[in-house]
Amino acid sequence: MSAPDTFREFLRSRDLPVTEQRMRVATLLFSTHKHVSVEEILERLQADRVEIGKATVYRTLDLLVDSGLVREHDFGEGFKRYEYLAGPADHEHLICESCNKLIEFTSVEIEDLKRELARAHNFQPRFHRVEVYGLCEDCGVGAVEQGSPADRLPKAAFSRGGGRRQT
Amino acid sequence: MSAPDTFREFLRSRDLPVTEQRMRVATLLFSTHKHVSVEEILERLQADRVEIGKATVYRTLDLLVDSGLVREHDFGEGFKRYEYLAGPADHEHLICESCNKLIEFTSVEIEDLKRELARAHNFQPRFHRVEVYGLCEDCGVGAVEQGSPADRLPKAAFSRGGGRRQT
DNA sequence: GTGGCTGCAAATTCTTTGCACTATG
DNA sequence: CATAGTGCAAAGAATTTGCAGCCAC
Repeated sequence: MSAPDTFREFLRSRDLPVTEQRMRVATLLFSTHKHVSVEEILERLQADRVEIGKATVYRTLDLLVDSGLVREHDFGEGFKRYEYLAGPADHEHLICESCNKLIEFTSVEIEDLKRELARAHNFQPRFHRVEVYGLCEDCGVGAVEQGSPADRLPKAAFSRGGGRRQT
Repeated sequence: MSAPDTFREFLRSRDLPVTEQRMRVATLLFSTHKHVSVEEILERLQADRVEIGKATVYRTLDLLVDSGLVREHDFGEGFKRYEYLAGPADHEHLICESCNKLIEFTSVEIEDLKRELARAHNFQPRFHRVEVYGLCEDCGVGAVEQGSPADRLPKAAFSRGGGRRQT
């Protein structure tokens, strides 16, 4: 079943109306695997001449997260980002604390772990979030040897988290 | 080395003064493995007659997170919680979407995974966060058979995230 | 037709910032 | 003693809420 259909079915299962705005936010997310912010969703939809308000975007995102089709993330920017999850065994994130680059990876271990948890704690997993923070290959200590050191950050053992709130 | 000492060393490595307030916030966190909010930190310190302002708590928490001794969490309450991390291979969280219970677990798989990532992506992990959302044994579908069903939530296939903001 | 949704703007809440004063090294 | 930290209160920002009109069912 396609993602929009799954969302429609979710809404029906809750006796909630399938509205134009809800489907617009949903299909926008389903059409990309990027991590989009509320502001970006609003801009893109309004660029497409869709009449929609910020409150509706927030309200729809709550529903999408509840449906399990979308995952919420806080990458420390001061606002949340949302991303479409194609399946339960989707990707995870590596976040570089120096340049804020995002690397995605998949891991079978995580699914094994969830099975194991279900058994050991009698827990029914619905979705998860795995985030690893550290230094990417361009910013790590090994990087200096193969590039010009000057264009990089100090890469101290304790590097400042970078990019926290744009003010 | 004790946690307070590690924090002192961290401050010195950055040429930052070791102040009374900073050490108070730090030792409060080090003395418990609970997930505390800024408000709670403030209340507990002020109950102990410590003169400290909210801004200083926020500023100190940033330092503690940077030092790697403390981890920040967003459990969807509308504010952040902070927790002391005794070692790099610390615990992870299961979060029940129905009753908001928090279950902690440890996993060797996670450490294996981090090693594997370091190799595959040339990434230097510093800390991580693993959160699994779902239904705990008291709220899951199997629970009905062994307890009085009336005191529990509807446990629909799609349960509402519960406890999002207290307003 | 009706109950729930929508958009707008105001309200709320967490977090950050500016500044005069104080304390650390 | 100089530099950086602190507390307070005000500012800043993301998210939520109230309500009149509108739309899915």
